[in-house]
Amino acid sequence: MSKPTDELFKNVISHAKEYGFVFPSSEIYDGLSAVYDYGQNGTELKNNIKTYWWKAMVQLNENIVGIDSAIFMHPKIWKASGHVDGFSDPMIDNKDSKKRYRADQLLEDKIDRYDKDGQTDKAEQLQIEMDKALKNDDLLRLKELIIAHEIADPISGTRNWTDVRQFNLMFSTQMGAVADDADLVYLRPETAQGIFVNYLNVQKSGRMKIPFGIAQIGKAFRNEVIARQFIIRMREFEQMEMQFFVRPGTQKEWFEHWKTERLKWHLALGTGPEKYRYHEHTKLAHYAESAFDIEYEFPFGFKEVEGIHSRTDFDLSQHQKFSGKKLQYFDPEINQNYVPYVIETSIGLDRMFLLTLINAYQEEDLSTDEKQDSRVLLRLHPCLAPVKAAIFPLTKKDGLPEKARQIMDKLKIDFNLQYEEKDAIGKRYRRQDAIGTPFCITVDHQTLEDNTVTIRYRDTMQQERVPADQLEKIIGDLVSWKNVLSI
RNA sequence: GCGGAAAUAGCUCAGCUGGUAGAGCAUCAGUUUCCCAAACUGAAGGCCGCGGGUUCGAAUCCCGUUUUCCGCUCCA
Repeated sequence: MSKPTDELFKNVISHAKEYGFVFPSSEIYDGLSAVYDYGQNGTELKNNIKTYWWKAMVQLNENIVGIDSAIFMHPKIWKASGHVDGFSDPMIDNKDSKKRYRADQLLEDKIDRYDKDGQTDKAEQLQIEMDKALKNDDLLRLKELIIAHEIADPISGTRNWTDVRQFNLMFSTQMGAVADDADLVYLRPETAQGIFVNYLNVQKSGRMKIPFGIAQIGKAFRNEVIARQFIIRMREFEQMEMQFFVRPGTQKEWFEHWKTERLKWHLALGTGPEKYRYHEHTKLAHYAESAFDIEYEFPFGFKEVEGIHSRTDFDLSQHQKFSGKKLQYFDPEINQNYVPYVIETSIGLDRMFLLTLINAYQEEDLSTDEKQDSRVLLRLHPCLAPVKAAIFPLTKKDGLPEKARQIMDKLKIDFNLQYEEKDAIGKRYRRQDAIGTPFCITVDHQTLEDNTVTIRYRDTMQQERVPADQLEKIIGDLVSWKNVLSI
């Protein structure tokens, strides 16, 4: 625990790779920037986190249902949502000050200055030229204009500019055989819009009454300018989102409701509350009325894990406008039609995964006076552990493996288990510690006599002898979702 | 995208001023012990990130490139 934090983070990344949690994508081809793959244990852990969220949101709330919308969506959706216009700015960097500017804003500033200096001709002409270049997406021309009009960086005062580049956060591709502008589709940069455009479908087919929510887990894609810090910011990532539709005027109380509910969900896993905090946005996004982040203290500082946003009726209204379809709700209680307001909870699955891994990772010193000893373990909540239990025959002979297999075969229908007979028993325990297996079951000679086994607990390293018949119940209780969902 | 650093076995790293790759742990096969790792025997594993250059000869020097990390920047 006293280790320097960046060393801890490094160790977690190494551990994640060594034990099959996370691999760099396309590694044998040198990797692909900011893209990662989940390995055999990582996938199990990630699936368990998804299950925990899905149960907490969809299964336990009668007024929340889940959907799975397509990654490809009608291009107009991103116009309506504001993603297309908000993210196609021509940017230029000054090489000396290392500052980045919007090329069109630099030119606008220059036009203003021309105007002030009474050079209205020049101002007008530049305005026309700029508009033309912007309209044609002529980035080269924009740079020419900046050079020709001798625009200098206000900070460094130099005119040492890079080329003008278009920064569009959305990945695009062509749909259909003909590469035509009309066939341009985007990979969704957020899953939320898939919920908004299905709002009416779900409301009608599910006979949902406001307030109600729609949940979704799915991939989203953002062409980040720079993506770093392992899986904190990836170009392809997974979100777990819920949009909660409420009557206008009640959004404040629902916002508070979900703010507390969501933090409870995090804390139920046993993470220390001091590791979490709320962070209020002061600079709000175009759609938001108010926004809070739930932040977790990573080794490199507090980072957003989940956002709770009050999105007003912005999205539904926009889609109503762009699609021409009414997206309203008739509220029989007040006898009124309205576009619902929306409270969004949006959690980054990959960040949640990393949080879980970092929080669980522990290097423990077990040294005694006689012997130096230590172990690395993942103190994962049993509900989330990739492998629920491991089964070991104490030795490879005397029929112990056969007996262990028998027990294993019965249990593996309900639980993800591992069987191991290689190496000394202590070594096998330690191997399971490293992937966070909460329980190890050992079959020994006594098992053959009275059908009891020992169960060894990861966190305490204590053992207990129990009848083999009861294993299903014992493990079942320990890994039950009740342990986190009924808090 | 800019600046800095790095890249050698699955992991952590060594490899001096250029002379055809090494350790510990991990892995695999076997032996021994049997309830908490590092015991014994053996094995496997590396285009020294990739490409080019200098040289009789490059992991080592130079250039480019990719990836990662740290700052700045970006994150609707």
